[in-house]
Amino acid sequence: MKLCYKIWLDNNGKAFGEGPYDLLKRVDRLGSLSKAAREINMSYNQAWKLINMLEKRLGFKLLQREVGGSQGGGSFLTEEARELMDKYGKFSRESEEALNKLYQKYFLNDI
Amino acid sequence: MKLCYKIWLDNNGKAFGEGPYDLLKRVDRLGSLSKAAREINMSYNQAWKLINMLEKRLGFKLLQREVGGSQGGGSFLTEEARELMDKYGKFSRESEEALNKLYQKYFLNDI
DNA sequence: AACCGTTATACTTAATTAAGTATAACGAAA
DNA sequence: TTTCGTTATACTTAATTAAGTATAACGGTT
Repeated sequence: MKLCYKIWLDNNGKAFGEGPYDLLKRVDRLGSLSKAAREINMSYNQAWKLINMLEKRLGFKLLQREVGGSQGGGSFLTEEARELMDKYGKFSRESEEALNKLYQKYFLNDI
Repeated sequence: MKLCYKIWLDNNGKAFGEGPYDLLKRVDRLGSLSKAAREINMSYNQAWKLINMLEKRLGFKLLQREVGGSQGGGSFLTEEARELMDKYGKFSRESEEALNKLYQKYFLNDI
């Protein structure tokens, strides 16, 4: 038996969560949404749709896009994306700690 | 923007969570799975499949069933179901508190 | 001008999950 | 023995979600 959970921010649908957080981390490192998607075996199409949906729900841009050029272009985090990720990262980490602590408290002896 | 989350126990698939907890609470009050299901606009079929799945994954019975008789029969919580629900209820309540506190800490000023 | 790896977007298909339908056994009570 | 409201279970259908396919614009570099 194990504990499972999903936590997300919602605004007329999922607006941010662990998946997007991870994806954007990779975009930041790689400078490209398509590279980031590829790294986790997600199609670019899927990643693009995800980011677009989130931006609509959040009401601000997560990525600054550049199209064309010798490297084809790229995507980079906006300042607002960084702020959100910073908050969400801390929130997520502390949430995990809290839930695991409670799980141990109540389900220590296997059920 | 609001916080959303789902928390569940897993053992080769979802083995217990908020939905089953609520359903079993009603079974306890009504003495019938079909009545409990009806109360939350869930088909009996659906409720039955749910409970059966949970029992398989948990490895013990949640309901003691009685078939036939003037009232048709009924379902009643097993002792193990009561113990699990007691633990889960407290765990769930404290988890909610903890998560809401963390959400306020990080996302107080609307994003 | 041709190439290349991006972003952008519509459209289709598959997979998974949820919901519904249909039957039947049970057993006390009338 | 008929009725009634349960539990039990297989089978089908619908709905939702996820995944895939196809096409095009962009703009440095060669």
